[in-house]
Amino acid sequence: MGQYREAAAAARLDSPEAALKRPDRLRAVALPKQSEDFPAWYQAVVKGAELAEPSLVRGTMVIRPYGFAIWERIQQAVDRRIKETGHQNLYFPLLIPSKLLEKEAEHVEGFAPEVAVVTHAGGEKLDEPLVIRPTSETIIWATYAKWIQSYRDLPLLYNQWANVVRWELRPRLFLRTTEFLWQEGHTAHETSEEAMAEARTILDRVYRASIEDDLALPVRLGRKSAAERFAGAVETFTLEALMRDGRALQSGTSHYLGQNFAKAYEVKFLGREGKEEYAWATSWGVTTRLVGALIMAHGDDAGLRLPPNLAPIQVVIVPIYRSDEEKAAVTGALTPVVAALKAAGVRVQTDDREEYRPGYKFNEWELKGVPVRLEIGPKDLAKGEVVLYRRDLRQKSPVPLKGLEEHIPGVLAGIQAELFAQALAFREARTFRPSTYEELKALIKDPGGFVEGLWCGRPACEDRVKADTKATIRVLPLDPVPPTEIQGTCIVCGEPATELAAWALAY
RNA sequence: CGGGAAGUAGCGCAGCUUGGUUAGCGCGCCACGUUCGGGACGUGGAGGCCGGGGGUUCAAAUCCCCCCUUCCCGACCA
Repeated sequence: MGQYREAAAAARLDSPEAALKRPDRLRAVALPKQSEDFPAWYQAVVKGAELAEPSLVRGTMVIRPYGFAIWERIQQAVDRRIKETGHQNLYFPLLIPSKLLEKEAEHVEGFAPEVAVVTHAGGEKLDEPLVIRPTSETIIWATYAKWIQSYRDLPLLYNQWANVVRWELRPRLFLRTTEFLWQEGHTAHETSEEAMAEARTILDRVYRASIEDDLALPVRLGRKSAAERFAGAVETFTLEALMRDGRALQSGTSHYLGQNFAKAYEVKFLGREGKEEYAWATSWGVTTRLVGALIMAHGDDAGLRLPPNLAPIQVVIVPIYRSDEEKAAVTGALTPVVAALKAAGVRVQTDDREEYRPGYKFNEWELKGVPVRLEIGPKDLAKGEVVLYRRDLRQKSPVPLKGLEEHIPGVLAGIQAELFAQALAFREARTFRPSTYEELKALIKDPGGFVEGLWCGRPACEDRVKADTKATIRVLPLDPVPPTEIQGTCIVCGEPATELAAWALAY
């Protein structure tokens, strides 16, 4: 036995430098420590857990089957709630006439630098170039103009699952890729109040519910400052999550667009009073970035930790045996267990690969974040037990083989709750309320996290913080303090404050 | 676009300063054998337009010139 231990230790690459130099071995060896080099750790997890890898096209990635399975489960969680709140899916084209994009002034200005343009097609130069959608407001509102005649046509509550392209300067797997997958909802309403209520419904009942209940990620809900607002929006709502390195990540966004797009695209309807009115709008989206959020918020030094609600594989079974007799006994005992777990609705997989030894499999499934592992060998069979390993706690414990299918769902629910609790505790520990500007600057630098302070609402103060610390206002929280009840002075300039702001370094 | 670095086997790298046998190492891959309860080992094997073009030289991965590509640091961003 000793020879294997020694060989394994020799092959192991414990320092992040060594691991970085040998990403070829990361899958089978060690990850950089999270605390020492977070970006390297992140990249190694994405690649090593076989979620995704850079593609042949700059800034884009290939999402591998395991990563895509996670995205599919996120899709299902979000899509279910989109439907539950009364929306329907449809689909608009990828290519948008460039003239259409130019109609909403702020919108073009915001997106122009990052759109990809198709200038040639069918072997000829196009008279009018087509842009690849960076988002679909323009083509959708140009179309809505044809669909909306009367208040009886409203509301329009539509959503599409699609890909978009934004020519970002600094791409990063899942977090910021040139092409990404997302869901974009676009609704049209009769009144301002209704549109605002829609934006808030999406924020809370669709996004907060999906991200907190399924991704197990606590999020701060709130508004964006004018500087951070979506190009063309009147108000942008956000959900900000905190990653393990203390940086904030915008995990979803819901915009109240007022009548900006309706006016730009002439979306008018005859109202109840017989007068012509412009429609009120919202748009909202979540993206494949959520997969990145999952990795960065829940991951540990052994790799990914997936919340059971989203784990493509919730339970992996590693059978252990040497001889053919042992193999027969273990497999025989396993068959009814697997069947019972499946019947109980558990996503279970048996790792019966002959070419890998158990230790290798343990590490691989831990890297991939499978919440529960069951080890079954001759010793366990003799006792009528299995060894249950919880990925969230990294703990093993024996569990009776009998009644496993009743025990496991409770364990999975426990892991789901534990991951949320850990992330919430981390966020609480990394949320600060300094009383001076000097303190604010210091806290952003070390240890980092959400640093809250009262703000006068002026861009000048926001810019100053950014210049001094690189931190931006991530969110103007909707709770606990409504803006009207703010008493005090701006932490930056000392003038009377109008807002509570949460600053953080962001991805 | 401004500042830095790198292109050699599927991946990660050495070789280049000081030109010279058949271009090397680790991992991975293939075959066989021994192994198998925390990342096993042995033996054998396959795999290279040394980023592209041009030059210098008897001779270029190595020296010179041009080009291309990628990565990192700043501005943009779900």
